[in-house]
Amino acid sequence: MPRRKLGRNGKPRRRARLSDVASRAGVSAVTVSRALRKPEMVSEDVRRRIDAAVRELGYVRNYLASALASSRTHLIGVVVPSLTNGVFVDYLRALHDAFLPQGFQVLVLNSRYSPEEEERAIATLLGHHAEAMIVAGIDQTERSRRLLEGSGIPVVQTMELGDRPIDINIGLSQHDAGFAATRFLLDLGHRKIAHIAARIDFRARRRMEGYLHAMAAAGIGTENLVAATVQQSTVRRGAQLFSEVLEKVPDVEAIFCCNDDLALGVLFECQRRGIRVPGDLSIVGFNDLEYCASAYPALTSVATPRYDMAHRAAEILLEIIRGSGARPKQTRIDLGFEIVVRGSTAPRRPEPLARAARAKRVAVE
Amino acid sequence: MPRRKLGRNGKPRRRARLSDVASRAGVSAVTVSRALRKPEMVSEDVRRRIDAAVRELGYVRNYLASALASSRTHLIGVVVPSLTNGVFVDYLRALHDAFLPQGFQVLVLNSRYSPEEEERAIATLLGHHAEAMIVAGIDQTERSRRLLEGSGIPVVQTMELGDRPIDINIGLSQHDAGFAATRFLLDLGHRKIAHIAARIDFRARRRMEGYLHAMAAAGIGTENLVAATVQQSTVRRGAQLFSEVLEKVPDVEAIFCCNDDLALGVLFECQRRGIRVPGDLSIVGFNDLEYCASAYPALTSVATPRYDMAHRAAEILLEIIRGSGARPKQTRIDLGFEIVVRGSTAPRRPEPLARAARAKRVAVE
DNA sequence: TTATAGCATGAAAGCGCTGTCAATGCCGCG
DNA sequence: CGCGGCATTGACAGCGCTTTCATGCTATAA
Repeated sequence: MPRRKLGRNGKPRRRARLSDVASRAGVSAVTVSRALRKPEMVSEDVRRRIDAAVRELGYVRNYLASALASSRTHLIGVVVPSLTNGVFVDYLRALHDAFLPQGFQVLVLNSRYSPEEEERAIATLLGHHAEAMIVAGIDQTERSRRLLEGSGIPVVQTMELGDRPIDINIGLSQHDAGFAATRFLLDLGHRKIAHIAARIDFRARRRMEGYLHAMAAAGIGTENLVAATVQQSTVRRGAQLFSEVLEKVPDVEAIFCCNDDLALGVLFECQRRGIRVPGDLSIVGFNDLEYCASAYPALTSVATPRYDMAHRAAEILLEIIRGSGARPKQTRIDLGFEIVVRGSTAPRRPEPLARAARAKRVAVE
Repeated sequence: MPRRKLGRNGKPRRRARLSDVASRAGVSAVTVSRALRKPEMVSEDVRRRIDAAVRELGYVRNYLASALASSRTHLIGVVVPSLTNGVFVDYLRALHDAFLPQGFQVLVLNSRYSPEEEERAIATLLGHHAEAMIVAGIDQTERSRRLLEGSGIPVVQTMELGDRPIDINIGLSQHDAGFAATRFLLDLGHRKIAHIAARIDFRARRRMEGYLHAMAAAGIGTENLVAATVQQSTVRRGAQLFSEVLEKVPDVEAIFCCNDDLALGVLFECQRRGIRVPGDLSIVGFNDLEYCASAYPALTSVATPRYDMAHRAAEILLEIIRGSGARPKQTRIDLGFEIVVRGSTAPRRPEPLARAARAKRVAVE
């Protein structure tokens, strides 16, 4: 027996339901239901009366009951590892752009980069009977995989490409992107190329592997050139990690940052220490967030197709949900990446000037 | 009749339900339901059998049916105007921190600064029978207000304080914050203080009013000192708006930015043009996002208690939902703000040096 | 042994909606 | 005048779960 809810004023109150609207409008409940879902199926007159009753009673449809009865929830389940990360802003925007106009709600849960939380989030979304799922990355736990596979709904894994997709997989090779960024700096003539990373999740790790492979392929050791932390990635952390590298390798020539926040931190730290960018140090970020183009100097970054990725996922899912349920012909889509070259990178200078400057230590405020 | 769902392999499939688990475990459905919700109410032996059956069948509880039957959804409805905005990152984190451990799910919908979308979002969340609502700001549409008031659930309006709260209101005076930021610059001796704003929502508008009042109170005209746009707020936009101001008022001494992104854009534009900060221009941002402290020079900003605000809201709501439903004694809470002074602001210099530098125009690539 | 809790379990009803199918009324046409 | 067909509306069952109340069982006391 549902407990009687009490209103703000303490009087027992009850939400209006379909039958309340029905009796007020002088029709049956089914007709109200129809009027709300397919207005063209009821007569002009009845529709007007129902609309009025709905307004007067402040009726709000009970999606729970509706979903239970129709086994259609119009819910799309989305799990992202972070809301902080600028990357997911475009990603979520794309999903909203694609799903909302089609009458679907996008339900976003945050796993905070924890596979266990992701598992819980997936279970929750399936429990709410999402009609499709979009998860970030390819590193779900075994139970997560089982749940998704057993759910019978279409699933898209994004951000990264894997060998063993659960269902549909749209992304790019994080390893190759890290490799290419490093290769780009190598091609500029740099040798002492550092890498910094924070909150090392699976994708960051693979970018780092790309860096390591590129360096190894070029025959360059990376000792002392890598600084990483599991802590959250912030602008401040970028400055800190870069400082760590400088401590050990004062003559570092270039740096590939795991993401743009870190790159921005490095840029600020350079300004603080009087290290010229790109004169003394070339900086490459990752993701190409909005501010990269506006920084001074503008930051070179690896652009990832995060809007397209999500939009493509949405299109495919809509096709499956609304179409006959036919599987798409292609279930593994590589969207690639692009290095956007800007002012923060330049060819290695034969005779580095003012290298001494970087020894100068300026207090951070 | 629910359509038969087809599995990936094309075979008809059906999700396991309570009764499936029950028959597999050799008990009744009620017992399974109890075992899942209050394990201590069933015997050790039965619990084990049920757990096994759940695992074998990959059973996931149907929250829809569960919520419908119990009229408890454990859902907290949250509407924010933006996910892009760094402000809401801390805000949402606070909500998750508070609600998740208590067994509640936080359902976040984005209104994209549109009152109409907010209205839709509120209706959606109420339709899903959220047990409490948290909305940003005090400028809901009339229908939104009616829906919330008629819902019978506790509602918190955050971010800003109003005269006519729907229910509970936790925030700060945006007007006063804008006033104080401007007053701060005035006290440093500046007169030509500009203000830039983007995506002018209600709160940004009131910050601007605070600025205008402070300037008027100081007897300073603001003609040509304000640049604003309804477009989205970005770092680039900050640079653009600042450039507009410079065009008309080359000898501007200080600038109060509607948010930190714009402030960062101004800082970069200054670097680009060779305008010294704070030597030639003092900059004040708003919100005190993480990067403010790490920029060079570090940005002075108005810190808003966004984590506390949300956390406080969550505490109060949990009290109401789980406690007897008693209303809190205080329903209007002012959390204030704080000006965090850093390197981007300095007293006005008697004889401005190198003022000419700002005329120098450097292409933004 | 019988009465009396007290615990573990089950049966039945119903949460608010929608799918299905039947019923009704109205029109035009033969 | 009667019939088929269309448009509109309603009755009924049931989605999968929880709540309530009833029941059987064991342990303890009389």
